Amino acid sequence: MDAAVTRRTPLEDAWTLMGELFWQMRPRMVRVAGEFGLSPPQLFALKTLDPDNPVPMSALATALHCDNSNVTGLVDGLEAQGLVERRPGEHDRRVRMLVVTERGGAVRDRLTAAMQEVPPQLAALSAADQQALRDILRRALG
Amino acid sequence: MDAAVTRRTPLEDAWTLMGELFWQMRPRMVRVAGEFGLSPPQLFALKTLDPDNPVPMSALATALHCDNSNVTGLVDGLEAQGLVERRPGEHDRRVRMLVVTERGGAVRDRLTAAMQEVPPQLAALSAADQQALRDILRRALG
DNA sequence: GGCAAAGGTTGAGGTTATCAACTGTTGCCT
DNA sequence: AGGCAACAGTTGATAACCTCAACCTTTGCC
Repeated sequence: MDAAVTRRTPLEDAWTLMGELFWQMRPRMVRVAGEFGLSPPQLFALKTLDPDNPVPMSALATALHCDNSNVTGLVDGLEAQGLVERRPGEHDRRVRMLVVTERGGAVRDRLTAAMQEVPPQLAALSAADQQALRDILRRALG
Repeated sequence: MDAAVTRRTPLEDAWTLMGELFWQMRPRMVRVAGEFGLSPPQLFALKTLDPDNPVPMSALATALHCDNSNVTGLVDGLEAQGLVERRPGEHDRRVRMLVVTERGGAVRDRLTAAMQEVPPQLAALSAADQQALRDILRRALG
């Protein structure tokens, strides 16, 4: 039984713990999406879009790490709910710029706030730990 | 433009950063699963199972936060590849215990190792930060 | 003008997920 | 003992996501 236990570095431990934390939060994400009448992928799509910066659909596709044809359906859903608009590109008539509507922006704000809500385990940390955690992650992700 | 910027606590910042980190790692998960001939859900299912502790299918369902009928298909796939076996329960003939085969255990080990691989941004942290990160997360998740 | 390449859409095919309905089994309860 | 509600798992219907290949339009280059 010893063979299965490989020595783990502190960082591997940390990474695994973060994985567990996200796994526990997964159902909450699904619930939040449902509360806004969105599927999880639609939620991520809307969250990724920037109301102040319309982008072509292909940009959303790369941001979501998925195929162009996939965002077509995703945007169809968002557009059907009046959260996003397809606007023809100005210089290039091939592209369709994704514009977040006013209502879409409002939903996106509430959405972002809901997703930002911290899991209780982290909230139980001391103030010093909370700050240290942020500082370390900032150093890592810039 | 001020209205959209809500003040964020250090912890919310940290949580958001962790989210970005996981988002960036998502494609890697998909790739890893593919390398083992598994779909992501199958990967998580196999990873969740304990070779030393057979559990009924319903236990896997609750662990995966999904419906019983869903794991039926997942286990079908794993069983077709000889990674998992359905064994009749001893005391209760309704239940089917999920037993990880020898080959399944081997795959699971390699799988776990691959998923444990740390994202480069975290690996770039100082040794002190790495250890502090683990300590804080341990305090949070016990 | 011709043509390769890019942006999006469509359609086919495969997978995941849920729900409702169903079978078989168990255990309680009178 | 018999009856019956509850549980474990499967099946079927349905919907959504995702990818790939094929296609149309537009673009930019030669």
